Amino acid sequence: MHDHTRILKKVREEMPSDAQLADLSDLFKVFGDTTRMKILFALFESELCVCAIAELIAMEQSAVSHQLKKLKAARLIGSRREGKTVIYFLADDHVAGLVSLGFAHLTET
Amino acid sequence: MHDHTRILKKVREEMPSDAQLADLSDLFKVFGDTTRMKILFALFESELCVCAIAELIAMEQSAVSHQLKKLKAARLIGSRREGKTVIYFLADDHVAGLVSLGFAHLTET
DNA sequence: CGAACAAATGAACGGATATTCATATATAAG
DNA sequence: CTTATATATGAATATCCGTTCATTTGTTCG
Repeated sequence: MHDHTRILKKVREEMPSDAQLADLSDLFKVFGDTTRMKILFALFESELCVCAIAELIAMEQSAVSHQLKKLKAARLIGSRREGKTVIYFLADDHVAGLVSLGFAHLTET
Repeated sequence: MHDHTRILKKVREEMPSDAQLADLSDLFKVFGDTTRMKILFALFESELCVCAIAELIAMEQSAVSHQLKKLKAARLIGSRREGKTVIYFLADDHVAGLVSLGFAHLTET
């Protein structure tokens, strides 16, 4: 193996910490699932209760709740209770920004 | 379960196809791994050969090659051969854009 | 309080995936 | 052609993760 110490010195200096890298990949991991992506696109249009999401994506309420929990843990969505139902909604504009950037990458030569 | 047909009508109209949703989540899945994230950050600084990357992130050459293949399949990186070595580099600006947007989301209240 | 509905939770199962090991391919040099 | 170095690849393994099922919690209404 030839020598790379000079090149790698600069690279190492700019490398984020392991914790930051883990946080970042954990965030993207949340986007890396079709069910969660469907939920996000649904919430782009309107805030929705759990059972409406379940009906929309034709999936069990339990599965939806599990995924909503992950989306919320990543602070991509928020929720409020209204009587018996819980309404979920997008947390901020980063979500739409990331998704549309992802789309832009796909629709390229 | 109460009725959601009115709300869901509009949501359904704007929902991307299953294929698009799968492509999009597959793209984000590639970002959702610490090893690949490390490789991307390394390539932000400089194009690098496989063995330099392996040394940098202290991981076997084989593991690095496997991950490089996935990054390339997602068109996030490109490569060229130079003699015995193969040099990898970032494909375009979407990568940096997505990563910095991800970072922006993390560094918020 | 008890029944009915909505949502959350935990355990378990099955499928996906990252790493390792062994090996194959590619290139350069002697 | 043989050896050495760099990279790629396939199979096997171990871990992670999404869904399901069963149950629990929270809320409203009678």
